[in-house]
Amino acid sequence: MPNKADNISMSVIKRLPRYYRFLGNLKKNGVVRISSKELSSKMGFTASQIRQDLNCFGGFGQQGYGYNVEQLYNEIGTILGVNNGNKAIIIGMGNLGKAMASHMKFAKSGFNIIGLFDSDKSLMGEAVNGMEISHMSSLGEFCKENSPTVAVLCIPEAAAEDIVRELVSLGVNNFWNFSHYDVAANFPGTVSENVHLNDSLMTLNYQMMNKS
Amino acid sequence: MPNKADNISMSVIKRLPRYYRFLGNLKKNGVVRISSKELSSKMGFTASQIRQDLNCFGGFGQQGYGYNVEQLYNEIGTILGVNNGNKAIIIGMGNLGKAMASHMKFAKSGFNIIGLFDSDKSLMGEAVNGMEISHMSSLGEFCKENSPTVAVLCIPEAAAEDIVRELVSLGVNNFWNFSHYDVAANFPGTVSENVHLNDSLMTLNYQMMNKS
DNA sequence: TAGATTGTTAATCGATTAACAATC
DNA sequence: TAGATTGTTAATCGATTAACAATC
Repeated sequence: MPNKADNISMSVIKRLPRYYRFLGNLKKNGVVRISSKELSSKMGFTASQIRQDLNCFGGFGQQGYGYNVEQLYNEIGTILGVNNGNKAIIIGMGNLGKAMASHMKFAKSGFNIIGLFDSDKSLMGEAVNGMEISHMSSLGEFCKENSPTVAVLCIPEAAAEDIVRELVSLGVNNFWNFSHYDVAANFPGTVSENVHLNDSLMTLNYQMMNKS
Repeated sequence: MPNKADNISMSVIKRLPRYYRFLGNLKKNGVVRISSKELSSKMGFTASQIRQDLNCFGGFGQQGYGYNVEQLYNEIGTILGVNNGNKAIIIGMGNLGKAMASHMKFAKSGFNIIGLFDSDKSLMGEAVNGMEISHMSSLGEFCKENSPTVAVLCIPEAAAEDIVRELVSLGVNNFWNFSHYDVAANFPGTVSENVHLNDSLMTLNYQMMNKS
């Protein structure tokens, strides 16, 4: 339920986590109020853009004063759903899946990891971060009992189509996708956020070759 | 040395790895030629955008025919530097660092991992993907001998400033940065590509809350 | 009140899309 | 040659920045 417009552009939404992070730091440092101008110099966005962005969601500031740091932090947190505790499972417990299970602070972003799955039987019983890895064959039963809504896909592209189809049929419609498989294009109605690490690396390489 | 313009926008550059990937698949499937229109329907970009993008770098196509898949694949590969073999080291061998060292196909994107470093002495001697983890105290000597140009930062934000300063003083000026530390802002002249996994997760959460 | 800073409208800039002449 | 499709210019669309009236 966005406050004002229903159609907030992705450009704005992608900046929200950054605002949230900076405001969290300010709050931690005991800063009580901040103006768009001060935020601007700290974050490298223009003051104008900051006011525009925030106003997509509501008038959080006060003329002549600026923004209350804690209030704004909480508002953005709510917009991003950081307290939603979405039930999530990780599919594919290779190195990447393990890194995600043990390294990522999912809770900070509003997710709760409730299950780890892999098709490799030799991984069964192994625990990562205090949670046992389950076999893919138990996925159906698990979903019926626990109703996860999100899957973190740490699987190769070739395996993705079948797995996503199964997940969707089990009511899992949201994906944090590390594979190159294009979930959104093949399963309309699902939501997915893609992380293409190799693409990011190639972009770095390009920048290295073409730095002024 | 870009062929035509010197100032290619980031929007274009970020699409290049995707072109590269699709063309690689086409090539693998034995497709010899493709028109911007066909590519358009496969990739979800407009044909117009595809022609615009490619023309930033040169006239790779042929009127009335389209593009030669293999030639275009190679051209984009060269633009992205996929054969550069940049010497890279990973700093921070926690779960994320280990996942990167073992899971990522760096070579595919033009990078060669030549060293793994951590400040935790209990990790010394441990090997990941056939390469031993070294202690941070040996970083200086290592860099003098091997001249890496890129560092993959799998370290917490708090440790980043000191480590980046050391790396820069040792001639490492390019960073694939998984921490929230803002390298570019604090070390002008360096190149960095940031991967903010938590930001990506929060964006997923937003999309889940606001799907039409 | 005077000063500061927002919320919001208008102007600018850049990126995407459409159109078409050039040409294989 | 006729048909197809590029390379490129022009038109449109969207996002960012500037300006300022509203107001705390």
